[in-house]
Amino acid sequence: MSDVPYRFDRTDEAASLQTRFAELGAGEETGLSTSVAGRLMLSRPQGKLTFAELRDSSGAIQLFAGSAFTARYDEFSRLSLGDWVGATGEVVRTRRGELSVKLREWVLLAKARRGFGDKWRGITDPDVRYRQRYVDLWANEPSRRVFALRSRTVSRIRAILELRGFVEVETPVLQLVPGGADARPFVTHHNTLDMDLYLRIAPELYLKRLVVGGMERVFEMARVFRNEGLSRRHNPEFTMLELYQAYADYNDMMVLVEELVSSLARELRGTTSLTYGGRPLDLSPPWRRASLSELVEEHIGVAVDIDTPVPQLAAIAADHGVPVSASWGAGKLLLEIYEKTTEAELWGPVFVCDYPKEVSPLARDHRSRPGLVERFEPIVAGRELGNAFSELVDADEQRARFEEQAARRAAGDTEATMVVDEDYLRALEYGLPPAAGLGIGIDRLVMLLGDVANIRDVIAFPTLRPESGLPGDGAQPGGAGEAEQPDR
RNA sequence: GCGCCUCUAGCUCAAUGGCAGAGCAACGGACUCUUAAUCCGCAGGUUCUGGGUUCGAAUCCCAGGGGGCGCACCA
Repeated sequence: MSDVPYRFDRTDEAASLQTRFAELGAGEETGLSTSVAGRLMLSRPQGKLTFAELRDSSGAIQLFAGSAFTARYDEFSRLSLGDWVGATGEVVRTRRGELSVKLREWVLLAKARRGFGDKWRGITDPDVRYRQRYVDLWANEPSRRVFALRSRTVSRIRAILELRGFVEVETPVLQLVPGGADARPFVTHHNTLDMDLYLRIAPELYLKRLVVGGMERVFEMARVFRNEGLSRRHNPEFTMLELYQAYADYNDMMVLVEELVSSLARELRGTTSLTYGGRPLDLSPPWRRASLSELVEEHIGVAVDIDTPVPQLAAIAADHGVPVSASWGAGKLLLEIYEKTTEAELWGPVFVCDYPKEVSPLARDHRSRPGLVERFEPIVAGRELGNAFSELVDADEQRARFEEQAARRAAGDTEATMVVDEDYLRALEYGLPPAAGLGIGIDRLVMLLGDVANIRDVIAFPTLRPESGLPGDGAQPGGAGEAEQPDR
């Protein structure tokens, strides 16, 4: 049975003491008693005096112990780095000027039985940092900062959206028909119903069902799952903000993105003039708006458009080393040319507008440009931060788009992953008002705000290969085991 | 999935074909104002794993595993 207490009465956090007694002079005592708690980060026993740094989630404060005034002094001076301690004593500032708790009573709250890293250099091995985030968090201040930033980012987004009348909702993670994005889903199985279900790749189609139901402004912070490769910018599960606003179009979404992102920068970083990876980034609105074909033309010096004949587009693709498939129409060719030649060159912020209809099965036709849809992607710090469009509201048109995707899939186009969602079509038949929708990758947004290069640094427990030699390594989960899967 | 790089003490790193080392942490000791305290002492190894070459391998070669970066897929 453990001999550590069940609770501890803390009266103050380290940071609030630091603030409150900032003016206390060196060598002065306050006569005020305080109780603090946290983890011992450094300990400097020096004979009959010991100076230790206690860190809690707010900051750090020194514990000043002495054999003359501290209970169980010898034991205290032998504590290990990493031990959790509850400490009570008088708030003083030492002769050398460090605000301290002059330790009277203390209690061990948890023993750190495993060794700590180098107290100066910390833990830098990325493998340890990601697998044992608890180690990373106590050892590395930047890591603590990033997760605090993530929390504040999500919190501010909620506040901003709620202020604008958006309602937060939750929609199914387990879906019968995975939809709303071009991505391969994870498959799982429901035992009682004896059927496969998919982990959602996007909440989009359910959120729009809610708009059909009369919820005019909805949003969800949705964990989504995509069965794709891992990289510095991709984790198989990630968090997406999706929102839908009735009576709005994609122009309204551009304004919303500008305001949302720039105010987050202002509130969380104090300025809209950031740097990312050492390169300046000015987020103050308005952001440039340019059509996709216009941007491609800027970068390759050749005029292209959705009306450009397919053979000509294929030739341009070939000129730039863009591999193409014979089944592609002008829209897919145009998108591929953009992605391979132009996208990586953009730094932004810029709204890349008016995508080909062929590659946008859920977006509404452009009001004046046949073959295009009213869709944009905000490019910020050289990467796609999100995706938005005026929503396709017509049920018959949506059915045709779904069927075209399904046909391409049947024809062997592995990139067309969308299937016909009959229930969604039925919902549209009840009437979806004009609406615009927006998706923003929260992980990437936090990377942007925190000047972080790797998505694993903004996800507390990123997906990793199994570690060898630990429970779970090679073990099979219980149940029916590997059932036969029909080809998909 | 493919390519390149990488893996040495608890942590951070040396040792480039010839006795596996240092700093920090741990452990023992000294020290009544420290700030990565200082000083003395002591201990610490499947050099990721398995093969191979060699008189001799942390080092060279092959295979496997983890990680990083890039590509592909994608947001």
